[in-house]
This record gives sequence, C-alpha cells and structure tokens, in this order.
Amino acid sequence: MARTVDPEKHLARRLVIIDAALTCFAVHGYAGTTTAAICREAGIGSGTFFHYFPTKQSLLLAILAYGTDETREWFAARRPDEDPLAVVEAYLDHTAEEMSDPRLAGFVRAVSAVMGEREVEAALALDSQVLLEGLEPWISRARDAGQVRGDLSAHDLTVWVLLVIDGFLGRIAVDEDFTAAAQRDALLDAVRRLLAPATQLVE
Amino acid sequence: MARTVDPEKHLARRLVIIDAALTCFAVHGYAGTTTAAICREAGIGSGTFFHYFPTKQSLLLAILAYGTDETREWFAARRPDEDPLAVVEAYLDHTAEEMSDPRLAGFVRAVSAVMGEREVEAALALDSQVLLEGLEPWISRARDAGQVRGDLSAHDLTVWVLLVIDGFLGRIAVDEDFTAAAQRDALLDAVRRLLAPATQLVE
DNA sequence: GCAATACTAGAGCACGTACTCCAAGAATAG
DNA sequence: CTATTCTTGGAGTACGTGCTCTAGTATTGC
Repeated sequence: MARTVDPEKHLARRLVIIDAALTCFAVHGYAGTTTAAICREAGIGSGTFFHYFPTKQSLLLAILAYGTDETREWFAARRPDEDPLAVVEAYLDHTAEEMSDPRLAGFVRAVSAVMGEREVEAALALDSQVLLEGLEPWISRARDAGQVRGDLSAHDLTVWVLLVIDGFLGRIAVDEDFTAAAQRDALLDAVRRLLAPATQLVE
Repeated sequence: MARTVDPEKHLARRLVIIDAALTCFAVHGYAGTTTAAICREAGIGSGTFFHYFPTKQSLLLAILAYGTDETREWFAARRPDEDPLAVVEAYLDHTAEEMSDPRLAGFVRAVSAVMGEREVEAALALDSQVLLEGLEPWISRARDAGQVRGDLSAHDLTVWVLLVIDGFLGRIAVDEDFTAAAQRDALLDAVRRLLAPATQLVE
C-alpha cells in the first residue's frame, strides 16, 4: 500500500484550474476557449487538466455548481424573522459585491449563452431556479406586508428583479465605464423604484 | 456577353440564408451552429452558401448590419418636435414588437456573447453605440423639460434604460412564460418608474 | 442556336480541437 | 529501500469544422 491522496493539494490544484478557466471563459467565451489555453493560463500540461476534469464541459459544470451552491447557502443563512425587503436589498448588495471582480460578469455573460449542450442548459436552469426560489418567498412576504406593490404577483416581481440583475451583469461585462462599485446605489434605487407600491407614486 | 445578375432572386436567396441562420444561431448559438446546419435549414448546398457569403462570420456581420441600419432608420424618422418621453416609450414599444418573434431575442442573446472575434465585437459595439446615440438626446431633452429625474445624468439614465432592455431580451430568450406581448406594459411601467422625477416618489 | 457567365451542389481538404496514452516523477506505507 | 499508487507532462490521435474545387446546370445576350 502507498500514497493516500492529499486532499488539500488536490483541491488547491482544482481551484487553480478553475480560476484559469474563469479568466479564459470571461475573455474568449466557452467555445472560444481551448483546453490548451486553460492549461497555459494555469501553468499545467493537458494530462494534468484531464486528470482533474474528465472533459472541458465537466469543468464548466463544476464552476456553475459552485455558484449555485453559493446562492443556496446565502439564502439558507437568512433568519425567518428578517425584514423581507431588507433581505432582497441585501442580496442585491451581495451580487454587486461579488461582481466587483469584472471577470465574473464576463464569465456569466459568456456562459449564459452556451446553447445546445443539454447538461449545461440544465445547470443554468437549475442556477436560475435556485435564485428564483430563494428570492420569491421574501418578495412575497414583503408584498403581503404592503412593502411592495400589489398589482403584480410576487412571481412576476421576482422575475423583474432577476431581469434587472441580469441586465446589470451584462452592462458590467460590456461597458467598462459601468462598474459594480460605482453603480451599486443605482441598482438598489432601480429595484426600489421597480417594487415601490403604487401609493408611493404620484402622477 | 451573357447573364446579368437578377438582383431580386439574389436578394431573396440571401434572405433565405439569413433567415435560416437566424433560426440556427438562436437555438445553438454562433459557435454552436455549423455552416452545414445553416445549409440544411436553408435547403442549399455548401457551395451555394459560400457563393453568397465568403465566410460564416461575414454572414453574422451582415445580419448585425441589418439590425444597426434598422435602429438608425427608426431614430432618423423621428421629428424634432416630438415629445421626448413619448419617443423613448415608442422605442420601447417598437422593441417589444420586434421581439414578438422569440427567435430574435434568442439571436441577440446568443450573438451578444460572441467573444474574441474582433470584427464581430466591433459590429456589436457599433450597434450598441448607435442605439445609445439615438436614445440619449431624447432622454436629455426630457430631462431638461423636467419630465424625468435630474439626479442622474442623461447618459446614465440612457444606460439604465438600455440595461433594462437587455435584461428584457434575455428574459424572453430564457423564460418561455415571459413573452414580449404579455410583458410589454410591464416594460413601459418599469422604465417609467426608473425615469420618474424624484418629486413623483413619496416616502 | 450558341457562347458566355451566374448559379448550384456536394465531395473532399487542411486545420484545429478535445481528448488519450504512456512513461517517468513524487510521495507514502511497510 | 521497495513497492505501490497518485500525479504530471506532452506527443499523438480521431474527429468535426469551415471552406475550396470542380463539374454540371440554368439563364441570359447576341
């Protein structure tokens, strides 16, 4: 017998590869990134790459799963008695903070357009569903409490919040004058305006 | 001498190919679409394809140019004395109507993430710039007239309107319950809320 | 009718890709 | 030290891609 795995080193290498892939995907897109490029960026050989990830797609799926888990954990950490609207706004803040690394926005944009690969689409759908199911209950409670408008269903409102978040990410990725840090307040303001009860709007 | 080109037939064929490409790109993305697939969809051989478009990329550029021209023409058709805010809302309406063909939203989403091809990126940047330069003057006038909020610059406001439009397109492409027709009013409402002067919001 | 040109199709090519394979290095258990 | 297993790099491979080439067919001017 010999050589039991050192899980720390293994995980560290994995993270190096994931980080390199994040950089490459953000700049050249998924299809536009070759495994050779990832290896170069990570400073490894192709044998090593495929030792850690059986396929290029599995690497992408692993990264997406990280993101989905992160979202799940964030919402799991909420206490039931928190102020609903404050939770929604805290999530926006959380997103804006994560996106202070502009590679992430680029990555999200690049990857959300990967089409025709069943498993990737499923992972994206799952990610989107986890986010929706994390957010909607809070918006629903805020709605019941009269904190947000009642003329649209909680589901519709949630979808519109997600829509704004997606647009936000897209802008960060495309427009270099538009940074998450600088536009954080504008994001909060935009969502507040979107959700405000009709009684708070005068004509 | 013989056989001068029949421009009508030529153009018609071009449009058939463009239409087929639109369908394919919307479903499988740009990189995910093979020229063979476009040929199959259009019912032609690969020889014909490359007779009309020298490269796959040139086909994409031609489609993007169509869109850019369309945007330019739409704004060129505005009269200087139109109500500024009404023009903005008319453009939203125009977009929503165009996107009643869900392929278009899918196409936009798929193609906006094409990265690493200099000419495509330039075409996308141009398209985005034409839209920005079309919209911003009207928002600026509306701002000067007090129709929209003054706490953000006209440029920032325009960028945020574009952000919402992008998010809107993304949703249509991804969420089949979210249709342009059904959400047209919500789009108008969202942008109105985004632009409303602060004095129209009570706390 | 005849020549000249535009158009069409599809077999095939050159190339770049994801991925395989193998041989050697490093690290531990006994 | 030795045996065993995990790990590593890079040469090589099978395959799919965008694109070319050629040969044949339609369509026009004269």
